[in-house]
Formats: sequence, C-alpha cells, structure tokens
Amino acid sequence: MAVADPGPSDSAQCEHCAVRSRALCAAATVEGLRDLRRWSRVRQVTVDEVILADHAEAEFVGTVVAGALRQVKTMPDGREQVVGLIFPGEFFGRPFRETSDFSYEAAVDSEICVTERRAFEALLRRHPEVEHQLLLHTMNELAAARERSLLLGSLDTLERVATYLLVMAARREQMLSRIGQDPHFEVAASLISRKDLASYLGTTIETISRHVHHLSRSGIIRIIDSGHFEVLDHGRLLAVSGVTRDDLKLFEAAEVGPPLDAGQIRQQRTD
Amino acid sequence: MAVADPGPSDSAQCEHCAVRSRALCAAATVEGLRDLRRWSRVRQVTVDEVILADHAEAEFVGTVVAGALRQVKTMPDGREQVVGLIFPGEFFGRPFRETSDFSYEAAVDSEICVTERRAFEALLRRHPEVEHQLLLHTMNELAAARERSLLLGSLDTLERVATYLLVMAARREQMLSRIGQDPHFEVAASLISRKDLASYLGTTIETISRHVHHLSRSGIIRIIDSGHFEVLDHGRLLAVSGVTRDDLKLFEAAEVGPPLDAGQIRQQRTD
DNA sequence: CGATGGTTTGAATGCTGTCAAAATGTGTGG
DNA sequence: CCACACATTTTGACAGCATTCAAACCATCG
Repeated sequence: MAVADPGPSDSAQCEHCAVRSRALCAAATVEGLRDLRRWSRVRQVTVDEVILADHAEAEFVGTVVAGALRQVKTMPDGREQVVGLIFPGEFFGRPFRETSDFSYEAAVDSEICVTERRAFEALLRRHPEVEHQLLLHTMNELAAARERSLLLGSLDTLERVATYLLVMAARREQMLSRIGQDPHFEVAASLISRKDLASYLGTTIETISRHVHHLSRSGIIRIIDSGHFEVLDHGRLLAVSGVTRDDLKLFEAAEVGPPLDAGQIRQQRTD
Repeated sequence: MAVADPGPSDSAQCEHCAVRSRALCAAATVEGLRDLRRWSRVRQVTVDEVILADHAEAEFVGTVVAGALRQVKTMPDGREQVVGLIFPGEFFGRPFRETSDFSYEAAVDSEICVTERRAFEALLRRHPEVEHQLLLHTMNELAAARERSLLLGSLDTLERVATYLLVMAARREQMLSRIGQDPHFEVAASLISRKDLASYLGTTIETISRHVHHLSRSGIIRIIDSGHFEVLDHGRLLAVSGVTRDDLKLFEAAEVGPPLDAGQIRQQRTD
C-alpha cells in the first residue's frame, strides 16, 4: 500500500470536498478558507453515534459532507422528537453558545467536517463574509423550521407523508442536476430510517407504512423498496399533500449556496 | 392642544423607546443607531391588520415595540397556522429576500418600528455589530422554532397548554423584574386571542377551554379571566407540561438583549 | 436454517376535532 | 341603567383519525 489509511479523522482536504461549492465555506475568501481549514477536521461517524449531546458542552460546529444527521430532543419520560435533519452541505451546531440545545446524532453512517467552536467564532469575526453567509443560512433554516410548524400543526399524517416524499424527490432532482445527470424518473429517497422519519413527521412507523401503501394502491407512487419511492403522479401527490408548490420550496431552503456568477458555473454534460 | 397628534406613523424617537435596551438596535453603536433611525418609522397597527402579506414584496423589516404580531401561513383550502408570535423587542421580517415567506398580522393593536428593507440590508453591511446581533437573534429564534417542533410533534394538547402557560408566566415575570416590580403572584397572560392561541398550539379553542378548566379544577391554576391565569402550583404545572425547565427556556429565547455588563444593570427596587 | 431487526397488517382504544347549543361577556343605543 | 345584538367562551355529544398493542411477514446475516 502506497498510501496510509487516513483513519477516522483527518485534516480537511477542501479541494476534493464534495460539498465545497455549496457549504458555508464556499462563501469564504481564499484567506478565509485557509484560516477555516486550519481548525477543521473531517470525521467519519457511524449510525446512531452521538456527535453533540444535549446540554453538553458544544465543542465544535460543523458541516455534513455525506450522509445525514438528526437533531433530537428527548423528554423526561423518554419520548423522542427529531426536530431537524441535516443533509450534505448543511451547517450544524451552535456558535456563540457554550452548551448544545439539542442532541446531534448520525442518522446514517456519515462524513462530517467539524471546526472547533471557539476558533470558528473568532474566525467569523475575522471574516465577516462567512458570518454573513451563516446569517443567510440561519434565516433559511428558520423559515424551514416555521414551515415545519405548518406540517406538524395543520397537516394530517397522510399530508405529511406526501409532503416529505415531494421534498425528498425535489432534493434528489436538484442533487442529480448538480452533477449533470438527467433523472429519468422522479424518485424520492427517504435516506433515513423509518423510525427517524416517523419521529420527524410527528407520527409512527405504522401510520407511515399505511399511508405509503395507500399512495401506492392509488397509483400515485410506486414502492421500490422501503426507502425508495417513484413518484408516478406528481400532480396528485401535490394535491394530496395539501401544500402549495411555493411552500414546498421553503422546506428545502436549508441549503444555501453562495450566489454563483456565470464564470463559476462548471460546464456540465447532460448526456 | 399644544402638541399635534403624531398620527399613525412617525419617525423613530429612540431615546423614549420602550424596547430600546433589548431590541436589535441596542447593539448598535451611536453612529449605527443614528443611521438606523433615519430609515425607521414608528407605526400603530390595529388588530388583524396585515403588515406583510405572504408572497408579497417585503418592503420593510421591523421590531415590535408594543402589542404582538402573529406569523401566519394559509393553506389552499383555507386552513391557517400561526407559525410564530412576535412580542415587544423582537425583530420580524426577512432581510436579503425580495418577498415575504409568511404573512405578518397584528394579533392585537400594536406599535411597531419599521425600517425600509433595502436600507436595512445596506446598514447591516455598514454596521457589522448589528448584523452580528441579528445572527444571534436568528439563531435563538431557530432554537425556539425547533423546540416548537417538539411541542407540536410530541406533546398532547394538555401538555401544550401547560407549556404555553409556563412560558407566558416566565415572560411576565421577566418583564416585571425589568421594570423593577415584584410579582407577588405568578400570572400567565395569554396576550393573544383564543383563536390565535389555538392555531399557535395546533389545536382548537374548544380543546384549550377544556384543558384550562381541567387545570383549574385540579387546583393547578386559577382562571382570572379568559386571558389571565394565576399559576397556583408551578411544580405540578411543570409536571403536566412534560418538558424540562431547561427546555422551557428555549421557548422564550427569541428575545436577545445584548450582554449587559455590571455597570449597565440598573438599580432595581424590590418593594 | 434459525435468529434478529425492521416492516406490514389487523383490531381496539382513546384523544381530539367537529358540530351544536347554552352561557357569558361586551358594546351600543334607548 | 337597562335592553338588545353580537362575539366569544364554555359545555355537551358524537365521530373519526391516529396511536397502541399484537401478530404476521420479510429480509439480512451469522
């Protein structure tokens, strides 16, 4: 073997980073990025691993490179609520606060890029363009979180399932178009376990199973496997969800790419 | 009459402002404040008045001085969800976005201080300390919004009512202590209409009525009138709510005062 | 091939929404 | 101050959706 195994933790190699173009660091200047990577490490985490514990000291902040994290709140009697999901390119953690307000856990095996919190805070001061980008990201997250109030407060469980499928299908569409692939089928990939999904939607795995199969029997979706669904009739799925096309967009808004000017847009092949 | 009626809109008189010490502008430097007030106007709004309409151009951002705003999402079939409440001292609106993602309406007759949005955005660039404060505020709002996912996703309706009472009681406590008054009784003031409260908690006015009277019959609270409740047994109310004391704090975290150093803290009389 | 974990399906309970009516409160005009 | 209209709140009865509990089904893996 010519190259040593990088192991579970390695200093950031930004030039090969899969989310370089759309994560927070994309907004950094050349000096800002050099600064940022000095304090950053890439870490592999395994499913269910606790990355930051609720109420514990929040030692770092980070960005998801691959996989997914769940943001969890646990009640005294043991009830758990997934209050947020964090997908590749998205920022997580709590700058300017000593302890974490939530528990961050790996929803699946994931790769994350973490930065020591105090160093990150100092860096925000030195590089206001990064702080500005973080503000934009946080405001988008806030709008998405508010939209979730609509989902949990006003939608019935069938509508929630339909909405989630639409959001994940759109996310996949977007992801494929980014790498220049043409999605011949509209597919929603759940990406997380049924248990997490149930908690995220404020319902149970049984109810989700029932609704998914109801949508399948209605010919609106096709069940590929328990985590993948082809959207056969987008219009009817949207009608079932009860929400508008515009409101759907708010759910996905968590990801903030910096405004790309024409020169930055990479040539993409469509074949 | 020696003084003309200021009318419904008047330029900001920051020195007499009731929320001067805890709103976003408290973080501004002397020059920043002078800059800010040039673009700001105080407006009186009457209950149910729409301040910013969903999808419409967001012409301004603002801060609530007195009263309360509701942040509303309306579905195609007419269902309405109050996704947020905005109380005195809190910021509202959406900088760096052309259109509003929600409808902002006066929950009660209110006084707001509004700033032309584009001017506000330019001002954030000129005064990074204000942008930093906005970031802190937004992150707090985000944590509160996530906590609301717990409320809507995991709590039953009785727990939601109990939680709301605890939050409003704490808020009142805090408000009274700020003006140096000693609250002899722990009182929760709803401040908003039952209809708005029902929507905010993701339930109905009937269900709220039943739970409030149940809590009253149990001797946990005393109903003063339909909008005011004395908390007789804080411990039991907390137990009923199902959430921890720490989690309660997250709900109120929307308000960000700048860090006060010892010299700034006003002498308070406790009689 | 049995074991294990996750998913699906079924039946029953119960919480909460809906509808309706009574009660209470509020404001106006006589 | 009373009478009336109107809005809000409360109370009651009922229905329905979703959770719970339980069993069957299925896939993966040692």
